[in-house]
Amino acid sequence: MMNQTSSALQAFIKFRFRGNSITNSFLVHFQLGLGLGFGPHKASLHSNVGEHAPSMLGKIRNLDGALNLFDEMIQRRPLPSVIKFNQLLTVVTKMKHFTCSLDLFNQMCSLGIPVDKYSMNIVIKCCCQLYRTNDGFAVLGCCFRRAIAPDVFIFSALLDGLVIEDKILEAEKLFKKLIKQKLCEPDVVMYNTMIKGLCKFGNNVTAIALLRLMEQTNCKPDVFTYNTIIDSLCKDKLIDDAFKLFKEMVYKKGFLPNVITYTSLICGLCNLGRWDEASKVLKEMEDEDISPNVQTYSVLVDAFCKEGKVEEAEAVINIMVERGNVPNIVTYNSLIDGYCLRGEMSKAMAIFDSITLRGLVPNVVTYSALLNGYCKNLNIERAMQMFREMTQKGLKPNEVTYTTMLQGLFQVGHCVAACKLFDEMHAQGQIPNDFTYGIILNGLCNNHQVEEALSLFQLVGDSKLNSNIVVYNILIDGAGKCRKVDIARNLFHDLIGKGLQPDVQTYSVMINGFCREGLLMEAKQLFLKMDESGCPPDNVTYCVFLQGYLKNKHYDNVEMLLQEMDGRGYSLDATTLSMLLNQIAAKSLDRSMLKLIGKLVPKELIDEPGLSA
DNA sequence: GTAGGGTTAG
Repeated sequence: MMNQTSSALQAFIKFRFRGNSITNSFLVHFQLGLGLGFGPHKASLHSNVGEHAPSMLGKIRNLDGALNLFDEMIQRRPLPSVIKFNQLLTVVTKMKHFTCSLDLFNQMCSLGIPVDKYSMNIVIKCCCQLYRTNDGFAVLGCCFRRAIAPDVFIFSALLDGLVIEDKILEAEKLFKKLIKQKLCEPDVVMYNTMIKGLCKFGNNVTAIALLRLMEQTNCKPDVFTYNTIIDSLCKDKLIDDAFKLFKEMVYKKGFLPNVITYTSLICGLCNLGRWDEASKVLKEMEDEDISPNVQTYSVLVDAFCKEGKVEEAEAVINIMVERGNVPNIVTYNSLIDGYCLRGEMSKAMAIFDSITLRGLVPNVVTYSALLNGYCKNLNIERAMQMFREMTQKGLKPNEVTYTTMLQGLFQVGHCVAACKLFDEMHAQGQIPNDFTYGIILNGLCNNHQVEEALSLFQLVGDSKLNSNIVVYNILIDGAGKCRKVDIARNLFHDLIGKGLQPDVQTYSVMINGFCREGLLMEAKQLFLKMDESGCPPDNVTYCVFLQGYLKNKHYDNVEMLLQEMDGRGYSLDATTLSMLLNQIAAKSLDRSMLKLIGKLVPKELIDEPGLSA
């Protein structure tokens, strides 16, 4: 499996980025593209702003400039028209200074400038972008009071606000209400906003249904509509559905896919390890004269890094730079993560140091990757140092940062520090999710603090966090390891009483617990129950059970279990295999079993010198 | 003459 991925990967990089000839043709292509106007558009866009905006507006370079202009405008008599003010608000909003825009708007109101629906739209948009959609609706109320009829722009901004705040049900309600009560005629942007919301919640089916609905109205879907759904399908690993929609968009509807369409598809394919196809799509987009952008390249960089192919990732970065793209913090974060995952911390730190020299600012993701690297290397002091450094720089650790740090602290047995950090996480208003909760329970169990884990479990009580089978798997395993099989047994009954379904891991840890105490009959009963319950034992279950028999010197059932494993196409793990061989050497098991055992040795183990003897 | 939407990272 690993080799297959690697060779596809190699083919991929060779095909795209090896040898000068290919690279050169790439370059020629790019330079041609520049000449034909396919190059960076940003510079030309900027000068356009100047052409169309009033002279003073065009000179605004930063927030201060905008504020100075505002001050100057409010001195003039007569006051400039609301249009001029709206234009200024737009500039400030585009710079993402939403709070500032709101402030300016308030000043406009107190100066008696007759704000209109354009101003209102900007204000509502600012509220929504600040996660203050409720305030946005309050402004809508002001619209009605001022006899400003809200239009599709205003309602779309509000709908988007609800989507941003994950209030998908409210978004759907608003959308339906607008249509039913004919408050406004939804246009393509509004449909696309609703579709984006549905996709965000993994509701691809409804999103596609809405796309079909659009086809029956005057408001036809556009490339945005298709891109949104294609991206969502890619994210949900429904890549074949994504391609179906892609083909429909191109061949049936005649839309030209753009760099975003292709980036989504390439990302989806990379995430599934389908490198050859990703390579094909990359070639196809270039054949269509669509140049990959920073994001496209970053997808490739990230994919290579996740496969441990950091050198290839660096090669991609070199190519993108040659082709005039500037790698950003996201690109470098992937690279840092790649080195960290390989434990090459000095290289990761070298990249980290180069980031500042390039005028980029490390963010929470950068730091999280590094402290994850240090934690994995069990260098908890350095990890803690990075953690402090990031908070000193005013970066707020997020859920991932805390979880990484917690895992690291538990791994080196610093339970007290871990608990302290957990309290801090709480104090910072970060709510632990399933994953963090699991890390903590597991950390406590692995550090002989099962009682602590159990009291946390009691404390959490009937919350949703405790309705996860993983929680029980951790605790049953933890209790078993501490020789508290009664507690493990109770937990097992508990989860069934709660209506939770034990999974193969639950059974395995419970069987392991029984075997550890020599309760082979109970272990066997549970083992037999697995098939009946539609949860057949896997490789691990068999190995655990076999080890239980061997440790308890019960040799009668070993051969039968081995035969069953053979029948199911399973194989032995290294530990179980060596235990079996030891027992044969000690003549506790008959040599005749060697043939059967030989069939159960996985291929990977045959090449290992230590075991082939 | 002014206002709105889509892609990437742990």
